[in-house]
Order: sequence, then C-alpha cells, then structure tokens
Amino acid sequence: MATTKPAVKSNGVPSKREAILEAAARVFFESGYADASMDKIAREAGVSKQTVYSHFGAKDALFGAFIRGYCGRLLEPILTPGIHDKGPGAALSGIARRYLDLILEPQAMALFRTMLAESGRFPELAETFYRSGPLVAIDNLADYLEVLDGEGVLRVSEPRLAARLFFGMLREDFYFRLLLGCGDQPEKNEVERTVRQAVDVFLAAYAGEG
Amino acid sequence: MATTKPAVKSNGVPSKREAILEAAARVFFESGYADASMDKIAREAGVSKQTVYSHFGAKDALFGAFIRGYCGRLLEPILTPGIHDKGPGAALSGIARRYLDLILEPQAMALFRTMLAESGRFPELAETFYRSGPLVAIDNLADYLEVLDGEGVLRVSEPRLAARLFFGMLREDFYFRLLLGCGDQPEKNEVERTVRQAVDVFLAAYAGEG
DNA sequence: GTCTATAAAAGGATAGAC
DNA sequence: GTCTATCCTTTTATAGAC
Repeated sequence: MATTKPAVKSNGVPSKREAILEAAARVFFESGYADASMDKIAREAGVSKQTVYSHFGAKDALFGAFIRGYCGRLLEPILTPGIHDKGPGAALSGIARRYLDLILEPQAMALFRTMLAESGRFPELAETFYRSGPLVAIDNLADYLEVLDGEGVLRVSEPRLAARLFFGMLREDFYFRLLLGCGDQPEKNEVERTVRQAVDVFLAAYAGEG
Repeated sequence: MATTKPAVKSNGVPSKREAILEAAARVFFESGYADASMDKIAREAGVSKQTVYSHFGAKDALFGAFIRGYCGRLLEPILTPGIHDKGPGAALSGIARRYLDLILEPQAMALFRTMLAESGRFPELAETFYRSGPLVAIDNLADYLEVLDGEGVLRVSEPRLAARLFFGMLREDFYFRLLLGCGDQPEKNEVERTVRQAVDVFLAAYAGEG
C-alpha cells in the first residue's frame, strides 16, 4: 500500500500539490524569487492562496521544494556513457556540445540566475545546486581524463583542475553575456567554433610533452 | 565660474548628494537592489528620505547613478602598460594575476552579482557594465595577442576568441562557486596554481604549430 | 482540504511646513 | 534644500466558514 500521496491521480488529473509545484516553477523561472508573489502562484495554479500555504507553509519552503525538485534532473544528458571509445577528440567534443546545450538552455539559465541572486538568502540551497550541477560535470570529466592519462593517450597530472579549465573555456564570456542579458542565444556555428577551439587547445596542451 | 556643484565643499565636508551616493553604494553592495530600501539609504546617509528623492527622483535612478559611477573605475589595474616587454609567459601571468585579483575582490563580486540579478530590470545598465568591464579586458588582451602573432612569437589566428578562452580558463569554476556563496576566498597559492596552469595550457596550444 | 476575507507590515513615493 | 508626517500599493501570512 502506498503511504505517500501520488502526484497524479488515477484519473490523470494532477493533485493540487503538484499543480502548485508546477505553477511555482513557471513563476520562479519567469520572475525569480523576490518578484514572484504567492498570489501569482496561487492564481496560476488555479487554487486559493491559503491552499498554497497549507501545503508548503511559507514562500521560502516552496522555493526550496522547487529547487530540490529540479536539481536532480539537470545533468542527465551529460553523463551519457559509451562515448569514451571514439578517441579523445570526438569524446571531448561530444561532452562539450552537450554541456553547452545544457547550460545555454533558457530554463537552465533562468534557474542559475535565480540561484545567484538568492544565494545570500539560501546558502544551503546554493550549495545543493552547486553539488548536483556543476560539480557533477567536473567530477565526471575528471574521471574520464584520469582514464586517458592512465592509458597514456593524454598526459594530465591534475585532472580536476584540467576539467575545470576545460568547462571554463567553453563558457568563455558568452555565458556571462547571456546571463547579463546582452546578446541573443548563440548560433549553432558559434557554439561549434567554440567547441572546436576549446578542444584543440586542450588536446594541444595535454598531448604528451606536458 | 563653476556651473556644476562640487562633490566636497571647501571645508572638507561632503555634500549631501555625495553622502547619499556613498550610502547608496554601501547599501547596494550589501543588499543588492531589491532588498535595499530608500529608508535605509537615507538613514545611512544621515538625511531624510525626501532629500534622497529631491536629488535622485526615484530608486532606479539612484541605482543607475551608482552603477555608472563605479563602472569606469573597475578596470584600471588591468590596463597597466609596459608589461609587454617581458616575454609572453611573464606578460600573460601578470595579466592573469591582475585579472583574478580584480574579479575576486568582494566588492567587485557583489557588484557583479547585483548586476546579474537585476539585468532583467535594467538591460541598458547591464550592457553598460559589460562594455566597461569584461569587454575592455578582452579587447585589451586580444590586441596584445595580435601583436604577438604579428611578431611570430605565438600563432593566434582568432585573437578575440583566444582571449575569451583565456579569461574563461582563469575563472574556471572557482568564480561560480564564490558567486554562489559556496567556499571562501581562494588562498594565494590556489590562484597561483590556476594562473600557471592556464598560462601553460595557453602557451602550449598557441605555440607555433597551430 | 479548500475557499473568501482580512490582518499586518514593509517600502516607494509625496505633501506641506520651514 | 531639507525635514516630518503621511499616503498608497504590494505582499506575506492568517482567521474562520464550509
């Protein structure tokens, strides 16, 4: 027997709790934390404000539930296995492309912007976010670099630092410009150009003589 | 005869306008835009709220005056001339160290965090900030790389992209972690390690065969 | 559990005296 | 120009009926 309440009832209609969470996600994505009002979330969810409060107690708790719900789902596309048998150039390019696709996605950017803005108010949430997002990507690439180093394909003495430099190159300043709202989403060939250059730099630097 | 009002009177006491601007800077640095109240700024400046309004009209105008006043002063330390005759390794290391010292400074980070949070509300200010901050650093380094390419010291076919990758490597993910409030200011030797690694990677990649 | 109605507080902006 | 006192809107949170 199920002791936890299902998010969606057997008739396919989402429960109120689920409707509130989805509405909260929409509003927080669009307005951030400070500018999101509980009134708006309630209206968007089609429930009264009091219903929101009886489910989540307070605005910060609702925000926490929203963040925790999203953190886990973010990185799946990067961690695709099976790419490691194509040679380092193709593998790194693939990782790079998926990484950029992920962080440049408007929703992911909105989430990151909100987390930055509210990191002072929610230090624990910011850390949760960092650990389940950027840190996982770094660890994953560092593991792969260590394998390459072991096989003698590359020579990487500090895999974690190298991974951080690699992702830093990929973000270059394009990511900042987008976070600041200057400039539009990149063209596909701009992304490709950055990926190629970053991979070239990386491979040249860690080729064998280092 | 002076037509503009001096910021500091002849007796050394700052004018009210100046006092308000300084108080605004303190409060905006500490609280960002949304959480800074005009009451607090007035109290901090030692004037009444109405005085703040008669000088600046509205909160957003005061914020604009604050941002514009700070943007210009940020980058001076990076643009030090005369470093270019030490060879590329030493020159790049110097640029890198000054860049990191600048962007890791708590005040600069607070300013950047605030600009990110409010970029939606103030798109023009965000662009002003970007142009007088990050963009200047990139242009400056790109110019230098172009010189090195012309002299045959390095082989850099796309100097602007290379400059962006270089600064991206320097920020690696440390900068994000600090923006998010996870982790403390870096130790001096951590900075030095990142600088060395980034410069090594860069020089190896753009040495001569590229 | 859910709704309507209301309290309570904060904060941006203004009126009017001096 | 500057101050004190006040207005008005927004918004979080709660009371009480059903």
